[in-house]
Order: sequence, then C-alpha cells, then structure tokens
Amino acid sequence: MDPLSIPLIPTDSNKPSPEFFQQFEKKFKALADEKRLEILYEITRQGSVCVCDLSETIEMKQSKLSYHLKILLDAELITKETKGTWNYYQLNYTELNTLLSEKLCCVFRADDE
Amino acid sequence: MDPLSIPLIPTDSNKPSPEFFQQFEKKFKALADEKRLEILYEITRQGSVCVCDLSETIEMKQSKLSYHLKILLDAELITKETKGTWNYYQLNYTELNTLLSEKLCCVFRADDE
DNA sequence: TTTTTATATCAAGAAAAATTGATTATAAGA
DNA sequence: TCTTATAATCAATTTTTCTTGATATAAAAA
Repeated sequence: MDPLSIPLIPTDSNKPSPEFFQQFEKKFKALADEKRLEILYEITRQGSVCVCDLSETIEMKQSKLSYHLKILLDAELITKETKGTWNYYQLNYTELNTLLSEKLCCVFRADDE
Repeated sequence: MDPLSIPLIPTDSNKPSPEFFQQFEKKFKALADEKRLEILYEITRQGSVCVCDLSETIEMKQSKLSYHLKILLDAELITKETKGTWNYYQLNYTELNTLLSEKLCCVFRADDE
C-alpha cells in the first residue's frame, strides 16, 4: 500500500490529516534503530533470509531479532514468507522506494527484480 | 555533511561500521514523530519560519516546539538562522534529498532553489 | 510418537524519549 | 533603564520503546 495514496484530507488550509503524518511516523520509527537498519542492510544484501541466517550475521538473540523483524513487518517495509518451519523475510521494494532516496540504493533499499 | 560520505569501514565481510548505522538511526529518529513531520511539512511549505510562526500553525506550546526543532536541527535535517530575537528555521535540502525519495517532494523535502 | 529445530510471543524490568511548567537569556522597544 | 517579546533550557514526571529470559507453537526428523 503506497503511503502517498493516502488522501490528503483537506482540513484546515489543506493540511494533511493526522493519519497522513501517523503513517509516516510508523515507517520512520521502524527505520529509526541501528539494529533494524543492520537487519535491513542484511536483507538488502542477501535478498531473502530466515531468522536463523540473520542470527549468524547479526549478533542478536533470537527473541530480540523476532521483535525487530516484527516492527519492520508491521511498518510494511519487509514481507514474510513461511516455508515449513522457516520464515523468510524480504524487502518490500515498493514501500522502501517510495520512502527512501535512490542514493540509499543497495544499502537499505534495492530495485525490484 | 552527506551521510553517505561516511566511509564504509570494512570490518567483517565489508559490513559498514556501527557508526554508519548510528548516523542514519539519528536521522530517521528525527523523522519518526508525527509532530516533527508536521513541523517539517510546514517548513517545506513556508520556506523559512520562526518559532512564533509555527506556534500559530501547529498547536503546540513553545517549549515543546523548541524541543522538537532541536531534534530536527541536531539531526541536520533543518538549519537555523538568528535575526535579532527571532530564530528562523529552514530545510537542509542536501540532507533531506539524500535521505528521502523524490516522491516525498513537497511534503517533507523540496528541491534547492 | 518423541525429540529437535525454528520462531513467535509474553511479562517484567530497564532504558530512552516526550511532556510540562518554570526559569533563563537576549534583543528590541518604550 | 525598565519592560516586553522571542525562544532556549532545565528538572521532574509520564509515556514509550527495548531487552531479557521463559514459554508456546508448529513443523520436521528420528
């Protein structure tokens, strides 16, 4: 869901609605953590990773990793795919590319394939 | 200062240094607040504003406004110019455009003039 | 079917960030 | 000089977020 597709409800002097700002707040909050940026970096690099892969690259215990992945997932910056016992995470290209500059390409975002 | 100019210190397997991620954490944290996004939106719209202007557009008491402006300033997303008793704030175009997508133009970022 | 592996979730405590009202500093005006 | 206006900062409190270890769930393997 494209965050910019949220209608700019004309309240006072055409200012966007509180919901408009809240949507972005949620997404930037998800990005606003060193550890989550590192996770995003790894997903950008590796393409599709499971929690077990990540816990090898990133020094972090499993429950913590799951906690941070959930925040990225809830902000719709990444997506999840379950295969048996494994959960694979990948970038949500559309969302990240709507949000982030092309200059951040290949660090925290990538072009869709 | 361009955040991407921070050297990607090759630690383990060329992964960027903790400092690299921390810089972005700080900038995204500054963006990760509904009220600060509203402030940024107003500065984007109005170009250069003083605290007194903002407290008319945004319902927020003066000390709170100063607090949030300082966070945006410390993250180098905006700049400050003092003229007499007034402090005028404006966008740091370079920084915002390095960080944010062109799709966010005219909401939270703008092209330099 | 029992065990192991992968991962999510929960509850409690710790840490960080936000809010508030008061105070301070400084410049401009009377 | 005395007063007013602009805006930063401080200390105390509240709120939010993060971390941790334990537990739950569900699939795969033995």
